[in-house]
Amino acid sequence: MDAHLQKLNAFLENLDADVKTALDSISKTEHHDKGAYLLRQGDVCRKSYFVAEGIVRKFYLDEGKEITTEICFQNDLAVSFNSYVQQKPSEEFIQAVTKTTVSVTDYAAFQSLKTQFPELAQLDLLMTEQYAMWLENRLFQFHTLNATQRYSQLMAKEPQFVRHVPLTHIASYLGISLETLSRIRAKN
Amino acid sequence: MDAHLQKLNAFLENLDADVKTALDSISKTEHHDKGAYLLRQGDVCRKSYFVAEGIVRKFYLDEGKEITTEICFQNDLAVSFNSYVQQKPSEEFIQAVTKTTVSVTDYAAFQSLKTQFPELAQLDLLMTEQYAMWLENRLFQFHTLNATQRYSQLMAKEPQFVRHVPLTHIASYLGISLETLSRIRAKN
DNA sequence: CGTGCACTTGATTGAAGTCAAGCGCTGTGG
DNA sequence: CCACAGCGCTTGACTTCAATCAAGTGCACG
Repeated sequence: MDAHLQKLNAFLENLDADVKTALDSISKTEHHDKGAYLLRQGDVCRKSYFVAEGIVRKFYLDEGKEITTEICFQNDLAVSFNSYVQQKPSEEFIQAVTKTTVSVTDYAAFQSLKTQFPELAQLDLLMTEQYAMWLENRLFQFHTLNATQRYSQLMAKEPQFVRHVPLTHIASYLGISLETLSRIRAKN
Repeated sequence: MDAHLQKLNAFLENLDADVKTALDSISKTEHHDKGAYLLRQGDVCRKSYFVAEGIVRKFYLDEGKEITTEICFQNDLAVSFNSYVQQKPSEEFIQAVTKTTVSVTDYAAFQSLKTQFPELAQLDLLMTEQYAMWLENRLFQFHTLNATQRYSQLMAKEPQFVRHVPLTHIASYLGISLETLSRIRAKN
């Protein structure tokens, strides 16, 4: 997992200057207030959001309840994956958890840039692989760990989550109720 | 989901003849008996297994118990994803559930072929995207459905699972105990 | 100062797990 | 050719983890 992320970062750093400037030319910086929506359910995700500063989360609604699927920090990429890939309406919302600065890249522009620069196609694959491995790992955790263990793992691996994100979001991200999470936290 | 799969299939069919023959040249057909292992935990997954006939499953061990992560039928691709992508030892086993015929493609050969044929790089991305969307969907189901609902969905969408795969594997694939699955089935 | 949000605590319920026993095939060796 | 061993599945009794419902606390901010 980490090895692949390092590979990805190394790949990013070693991109030719002209590729980087091309990427810059199709990206722009945006600022969003806490609570602002970068994407709403039903919209097509035509942009990718690279978090430069702040925290962003993805969630969907299940019987009126918000289920947080991912929490993105600095240097994470936030997209509604299946909406972005298929350019069809999103199930998910993307929302700023705090005041945030994101670097926004247009889907269509990126696709066409990929045909010019094969290394961007490689980058796309690397990022998608990374996301798939992250999903596999998350599924593994749901399959094998109980509520307490999932929380402990999160604390161990992503302590910044608990420090900066409301427990409501953490709970739904872990697939447990807010009350249970509160009780788990009380026992330590 | 389906739209993307169609795109993938169309893409496959429209591959140039020379690309197809190149692919063939790095693939070979294998036959495996029921119960045979195509990949064991600890081995590096250096091949992808395209199921031509029969059924194959992926599973890992959690405290000595087998957890089935995926069940592959005809035209599905079976790989231990993170082992294949990172070429590091696999957590998962890949096992023939029935007598099977698989088309086996070498990882390294495929990688080098991608540099010759950009459409294979595209194909790789499309397949990875497909897998990531499948994982997202599975995670979604674990997040929002109870045991009964998960089983019903599987029955609705993948009836061949229940017809051809032992319930033990179905149960662990759905993340429920064999006994609970049996009781769910009794109530219909 | 009070309204609302973030979180806690308590009581109760319910879904699904575990442990245990048993049934009915199938297939194989004596 | 029959017997019994083992696999795949079911059924029952009991337990447990976590959800839900319901109050209540404390703090932030307009």
